[in-house]
Amino acid sequence: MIRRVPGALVPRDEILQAAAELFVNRGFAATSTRDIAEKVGIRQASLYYHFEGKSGILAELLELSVRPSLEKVEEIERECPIDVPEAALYLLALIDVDTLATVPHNIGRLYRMPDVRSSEVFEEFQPAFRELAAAYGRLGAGIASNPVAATVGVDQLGGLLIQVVEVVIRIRSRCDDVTGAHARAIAATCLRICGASEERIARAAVVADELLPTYVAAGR
Amino acid sequence: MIRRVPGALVPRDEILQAAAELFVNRGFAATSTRDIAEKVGIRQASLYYHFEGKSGILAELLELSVRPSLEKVEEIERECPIDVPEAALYLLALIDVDTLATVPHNIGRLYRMPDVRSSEVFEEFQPAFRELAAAYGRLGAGIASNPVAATVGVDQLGGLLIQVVEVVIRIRSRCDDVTGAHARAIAATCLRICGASEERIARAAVVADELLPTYVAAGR
DNA sequence: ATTATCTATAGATCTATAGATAATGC
DNA sequence: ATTATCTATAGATCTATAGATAATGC
Repeated sequence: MIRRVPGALVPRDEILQAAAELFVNRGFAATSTRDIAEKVGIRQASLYYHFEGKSGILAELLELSVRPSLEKVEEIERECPIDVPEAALYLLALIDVDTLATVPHNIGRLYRMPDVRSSEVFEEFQPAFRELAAAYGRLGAGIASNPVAATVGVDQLGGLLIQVVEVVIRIRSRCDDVTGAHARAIAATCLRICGASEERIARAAVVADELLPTYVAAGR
Repeated sequence: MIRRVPGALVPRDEILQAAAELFVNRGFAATSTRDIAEKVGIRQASLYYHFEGKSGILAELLELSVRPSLEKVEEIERECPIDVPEAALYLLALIDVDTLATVPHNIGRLYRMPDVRSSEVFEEFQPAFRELAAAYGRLGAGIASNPVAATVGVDQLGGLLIQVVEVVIRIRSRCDDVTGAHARAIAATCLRICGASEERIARAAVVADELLPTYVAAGR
């Protein structure tokens, strides 16, 4: 077995990195397995030792962009102090922003791409995406003010909140670094959309900021 | 020559429509010339009688999504009353929103797609896009308040304003109809970004609304 | 003669599999 | 024996061109 330079990636991860960059910058359908292999510095056929093919690589990348957030949702809903329900949504937003901000090559962009959306692989992930959206809807509905609850349904609210969180994808696309300030602004926006008062938002921010390290540290 | 049903499209336009839908919904690279031909109901090779190939079709679609706005910019800059400079930007935004809202199958989405952006055809259109962005920058800078002018450059302002106008693409993607209210909200947002007072915005809206029919009627 | 289609196909990919090779670890 | 690569290639597209065909307009 070849001894690896400490910072270097295992081949499997090198392939994921290369594919992520090509898929995001040139498109999934426009990227051939040969392109990926060339970037990694191996032969096209060698990819098939590590993955089931192009779709297999895409599947892994999609997984990478939702699994972390999804895993933590349950945890958050269980552990968040019941007297500050806003904190749960705020926290979920922070964590999700962190996931999308640190995931390699902004792969959150993948699920806006039509060639990805119409692939078979994507369908496998629909349930995961829906579950995440549902969690946002649930948490949002739990704190929604009367006027908000009266005008927007749980599903719609979930979709809206996820959209806001995904603004981080656009921020990254513009080559900006995603800062803690960005993350908090997005989280606060989520609460405002639910009709939370500025007072409650401030309280949620304090509670969530305290809890955040537990989740984010575990995730890196 | 076959007599055409009055509402029917000439074959060339049928191809454009079919390609637009496929490119936008499945992606450019993921759509084959055979897919397009099948949708139209002709043989794959017959496309080449009307177009220079897949890239030729893409070129035409890109053209369709910028030419109308671009043609009118000059006109606007020339004819807009000099005592209400805000009206020019407001009007350009209204017209551009209208173009993007009425163009077939939301083809404005094309230039967010990485496979399109990295195609050779796209490079041909970069100058046109830049020119439009420059016009936004020019008009915006012309009315920018001091704090705005001090913090954001002409180019950046142009980019920002175009981004806001392109929100209409997302609105259409969500299957919403684009209303006049949408258009005016977007145009007003553009002026606010430049630091215009609400009073001036209201004035610009009146002037621009009056001028609009001249431009839009000509374009349909 | 012109216009608009068609069939047939060359040539270039592109994905995925089969089987060889070489290095490591036991 | 296992792991990770390689070469070679089958089979499936996919784009684009050549040349045939048929209908219309003069």
